[in-house]
Parts: sequence; structure tokens; C-alpha cells
Amino acid sequence: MNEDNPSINPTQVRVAWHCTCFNVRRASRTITQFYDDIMAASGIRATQFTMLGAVAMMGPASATRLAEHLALDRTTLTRNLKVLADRGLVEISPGNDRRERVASITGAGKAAIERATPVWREAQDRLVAAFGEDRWRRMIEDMSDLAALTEE
Amino acid sequence: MNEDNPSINPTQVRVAWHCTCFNVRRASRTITQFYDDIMAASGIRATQFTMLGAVAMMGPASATRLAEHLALDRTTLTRNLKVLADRGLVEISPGNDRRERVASITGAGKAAIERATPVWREAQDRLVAAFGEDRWRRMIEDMSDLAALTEE
DNA sequence: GGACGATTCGTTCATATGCGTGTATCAACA
DNA sequence: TGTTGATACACGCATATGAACGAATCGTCC
Repeated sequence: MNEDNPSINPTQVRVAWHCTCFNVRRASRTITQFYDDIMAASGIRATQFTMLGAVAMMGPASATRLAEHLALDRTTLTRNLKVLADRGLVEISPGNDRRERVASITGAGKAAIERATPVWREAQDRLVAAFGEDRWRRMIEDMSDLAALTEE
Repeated sequence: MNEDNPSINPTQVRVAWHCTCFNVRRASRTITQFYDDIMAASGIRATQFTMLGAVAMMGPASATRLAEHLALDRTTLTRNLKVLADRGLVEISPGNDRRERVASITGAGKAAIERATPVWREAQDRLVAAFGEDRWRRMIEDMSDLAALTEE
């Protein structure tokens, strides 16, 4: 490694503040907290709400299929799912293929979704109202397209 | 908890796909990987590049000040900084106030920034080109505004 | 029916993220 | 000067994220 202590060009450093990755990660942090604060009373976080919804919607589904659908690493999904399984909100059972393990929503999981939906909606509505509905809709599409673009 | 196994309204579940939090987190994941894949050869990740840039730009700065600037929890920042400190890219030293510990960039840290900047720029340029420059610029502003809006 | 590439998954390692609790220090005030 | 509220931090707990490696299983082709 070059150790000769080169001086940093301030412009070069400052330009990093336009980094797409930094901006999207920062937004991800603040928005997650915004949702989690409002959803705290429901007992589940925004990330878990998404995961539960995916399992409920896709029915009994393998980890690989759920992961692809959420653009999430398979191992990450398995572990996030385990947190929900430990709380009895989803059930992990063997699939037809003996390699597969499929996840399905439980009664408690459905109840948790029902309970969390109003607070999720409150968070969503407050954010959309504050940001402006048209602008919000446009940004969701931008984010979705950007995810599709950078997903290999 | 309500255990009577209510049936889930498909519309209600599907609506979660419009969740701002889900969309921004998914984009965060795919974009981070996009940058990290391209930047892999440089030896530092996009998150670390941001952190190094912040330390370089803000000079010797306390964890609290850096954290506020990056909209990052202070404890998260301390630990992320430790990874860089263990590799000799930043230095943690006591500040004037004996409670404080300030971080500053090292020679190796500056060299790492210099080395990583071209590959970071390649990732950034490729993404901007693929997404469209005007649309990209607008989206960065949207994300920045949204972060400001949800940051309390 | 066995060899082999492809698929599905688990495990381990490392990083990223935030919360709660407790401790040291500081600054200001009675 | 001693107390007291505020500040800056470390540490432990829990979750979220992905890479690398390896094991089990499946399907296919000889």
C-alpha cells in the first residue's frame, strides 16, 4: 500500500456525498427508523412485516424462492425467517424435494399481520403526506427501477 | 395475541409491496452490492469508502459529530470506525475533553481513498449512465429530502 | 444402476445497524 | 465546594446483511 501520505483533494472527498450508495443507505436507515418507531407498539418491525407479508402472499415457499422475490441473499432470508419462526409467526417444514424447506404463515403470523397493518399504514400515510403523493409515487418507481437495474 | 387464524386479505398483503421502507431497503441492498462488486479490487467497501471520506473531510472529529453528519447511530459508527482503525486507515485518539475520542485519517487511509476513488467513480458513472443523468440527479435529491424528512 | 453436474440448503465469518444500560467527565449552580 | 443535570462514550443484546465453504439431494446421461 502506498504510505507516502498524499494530500486529499477536498473536491474529491466532497463528491462522495453524491454517492448513490451513501444516499440510499442513509435514506434506508432513517426511513426504517421512522417506520419502526411508529410500528413499535405492534411488536414487529417493518422488515419483519415485509417478510411476513411475503410468506403470507407466496404461500408455502422455499427460502430460495422467497429470497429471489425480495432481492435478498438466501442465507440472510433464512436467518430473518428463523427469528419469526422462533416467535411462532411462520412455520418451517420439509418440502416435496427433500433438499427443500418451505416456510408458511401460521395463525399467530396472520394475527400479527392484521395487528400491524394499521400502524404500518399510519407510518406509510404520514410519510406520503409529508413528502407529497405524486413525488412519493415517482420516487417509489425510481427506487424500484434502480433495484431492478442493479440486481444481477 | 389473537390466535383464531383469520384469513389474510390478499389486497392488504400485496399493498405491502408499495411499502416505502421495503423499497428503499431493497434498493439499498442491490445498490450496495453493485458498488461493492465493482469496488472489490480496491480492498474497501462502499460503506467504508463513505466513512473514510467523512473522517478525511471532517478532520479530527468525535464519534458523535461524525454520526450526526452521516445520520448514523453513534454506536454503529464507533464499531464501523473500529474496523478501519484495526486496518490502520484511521486513528482514534483522545480529544481535549477527556470524555471524547476523536478519529482522524492516517496516511494509509488517505492512500486507500486515493486507490478506491477511481473504482468508486466507475461504479457511480455506470449507474448514472444506465439510469439517466437527469433522473438520477432528481432521485438523489428525493432520497436526500426523504432522509431529512424522516430524520428526527 | 452409477457417475456427474446442478440445485437446495446449513454453517461460519465478517460487517452493518440500533437500543438500553451503565460509567466517566464536564459545566453550572447553590 | 459539593451536588446535579447534561454530555460522551463503552459494552452487551438483538437483528440485518452477504461471502465462502461444504453437505445432501436431485436429475440426467451413459
